[in-house]
Amino acid sequence: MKSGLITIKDLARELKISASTVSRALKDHPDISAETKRAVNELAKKLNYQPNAVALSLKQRRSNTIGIIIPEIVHYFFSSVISGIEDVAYDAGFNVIICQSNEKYEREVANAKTLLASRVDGILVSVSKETEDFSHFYNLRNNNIPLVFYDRIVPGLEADQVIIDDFDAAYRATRHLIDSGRQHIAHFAGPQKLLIGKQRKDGYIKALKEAGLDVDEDLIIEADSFEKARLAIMKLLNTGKKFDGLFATNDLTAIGAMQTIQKRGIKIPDEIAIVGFSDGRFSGITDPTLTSVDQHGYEMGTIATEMLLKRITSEDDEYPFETKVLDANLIVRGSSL
Amino acid sequence: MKSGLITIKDLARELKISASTVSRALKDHPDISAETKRAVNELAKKLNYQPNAVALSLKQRRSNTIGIIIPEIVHYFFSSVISGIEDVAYDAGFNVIICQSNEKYEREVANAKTLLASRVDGILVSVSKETEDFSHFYNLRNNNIPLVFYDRIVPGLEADQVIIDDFDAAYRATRHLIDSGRQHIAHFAGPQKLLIGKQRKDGYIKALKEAGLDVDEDLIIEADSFEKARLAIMKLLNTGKKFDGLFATNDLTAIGAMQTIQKRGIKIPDEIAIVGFSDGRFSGITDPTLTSVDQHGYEMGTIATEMLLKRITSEDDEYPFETKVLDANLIVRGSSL
DNA sequence: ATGAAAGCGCTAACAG
DNA sequence: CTGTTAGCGCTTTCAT
Repeated sequence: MKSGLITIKDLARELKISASTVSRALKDHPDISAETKRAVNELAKKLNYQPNAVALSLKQRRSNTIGIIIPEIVHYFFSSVISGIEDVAYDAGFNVIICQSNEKYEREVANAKTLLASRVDGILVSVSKETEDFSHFYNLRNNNIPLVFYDRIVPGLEADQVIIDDFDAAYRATRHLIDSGRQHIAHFAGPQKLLIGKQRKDGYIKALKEAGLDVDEDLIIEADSFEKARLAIMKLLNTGKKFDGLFATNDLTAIGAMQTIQKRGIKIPDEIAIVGFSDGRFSGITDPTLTSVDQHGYEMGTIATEMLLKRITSEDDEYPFETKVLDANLIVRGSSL
Repeated sequence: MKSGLITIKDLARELKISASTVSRALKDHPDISAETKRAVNELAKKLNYQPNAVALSLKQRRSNTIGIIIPEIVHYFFSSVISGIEDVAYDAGFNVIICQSNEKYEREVANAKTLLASRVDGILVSVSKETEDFSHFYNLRNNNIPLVFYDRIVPGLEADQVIIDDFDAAYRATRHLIDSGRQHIAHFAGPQKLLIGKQRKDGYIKALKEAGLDVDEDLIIEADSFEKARLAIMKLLNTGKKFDGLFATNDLTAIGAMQTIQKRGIKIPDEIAIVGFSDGRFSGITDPTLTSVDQHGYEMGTIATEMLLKRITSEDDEYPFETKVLDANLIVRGSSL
């Protein structure tokens, strides 16, 4: 037997009244007599009646559900975003359907289709790395599904979006090293074809120039993983080139460099200060603890969801798109004191 | 205007045929002529028709959606579980609605209610730390919602469940230290009122006893966080008590101990070997890398989902409940070589 | 080979 | 104050 769940009809039959009366009584409609309300609510409680959200969705053409398209849940940043989304959605009485693209274009297209079929009221999207054709997003928009992009946006697609100011964060991180007296600051950069890689490097360069420091190409090295950092720092140290600071494009890179530096007997932060860019919960458990940029994933999730809910519940369909840029602020820890 | 999405009726009107014919054509029913099928499919594609899953759910009394109740998404273990769930569900054509309890009883009860209202076809549950009253789960069961518990189960409630053999994992971890020649092995334990804390300690004790080693109460210390570990290990070292191995109830504890030990100039693993219990992605980035138990979150998610889908799709309602116990195997790294 | 009608559970005019 | 009716989008007998 499928789902022996109680329906409004069951209550109606039992009480020998009509389904509509039951419906009204349940939502405390002013027309209904106190006596009837009491009886209905009592029986509903007794039989543990649960309204059928599916029927409601069909009726109202409104599912009170939002969809999320997310590259990979297991990354700390993304799971924090989800957490933020969940909390806001929950408070507003919305459900959340999560679809992972696993960074695959095909899967992302399927996700969009699924969410459309589920008639979600709106979708939060962070675009997969692989995606170059964006027609599935245009398709959603053509179907009047409100869309908010977070973190990874679609270039050229006007939409609500919330992103982090990577450029400014990198600028401030580098600036922090300069302010604390470092003059020769290296940068371990991400791939320059990726926006975040480029922006972080540009922020670094801006800070140097502004302070009147040379931009030394020998100190800018493309390395964006734990392993690559170990090799790169080794090579750099072997050149004999002097440097007293390092800004790494992410925490794992910073940590890989830090360990290797320490193995050489070089003191951190005394001889070399290090700053990372947060992508996990690593910064607190290194020795020394790692100064790093906080990406505010949770906050990004809450803000994106608020924007989406506003879009969903707004009467006026056509107010202009918003772009929110979050500050990613620097958390100073032991590695740069 | 809400949702200008194309319906079957729209197609029918356009083609001057009935909705039922369209419906049948779309699912390639043998009764329908090739010509009609072609016309219908062509128009459907042209207008970008997407079947309304909500209407389907109502009709079939089957939502093709499963619910997840999870304590906190941001923990690496739980996000890996979700990832496993998502992948299996996706392949089977099921959607996933995620509800976080945030370790709160009240919220967990609300989650159960929400999922019931959404008419999910089944629910995967990991119980919140706070929960002591389990009636909301009995309620789900009374409503014939298939339930599978993963990782954190309800004592005494017979149900499908998949858990990790913490006892055996701890036994093997300790055994590994013994096999590599350590004779005086300390244990940093979790709270003994929590099942996992107790099981891990018991496994440790079993290994010692089996090897004919003394169980030295002075070497068993309740400490289950990074900070507590630092304090506890300091104290332990100060007593002058000799030990050459440490099994910690989780990775952060192991890492806190490791750092403090190293600061004293004691070599790891030469003088003291360390084994942790995985709860993050930390083990690869410490120096030395940390030997740890892998909890297989992803696998737990896939298995739990398979069990649930089997329950949902099974004709025969009443086959006995299953309990799957996953091996949590030891990954040997630098800290115990 | 196709259509008409009923119904999944609920709500909201409209009618008394 | 309550009941009747229609309809949300779809499937599925039952006719034809």
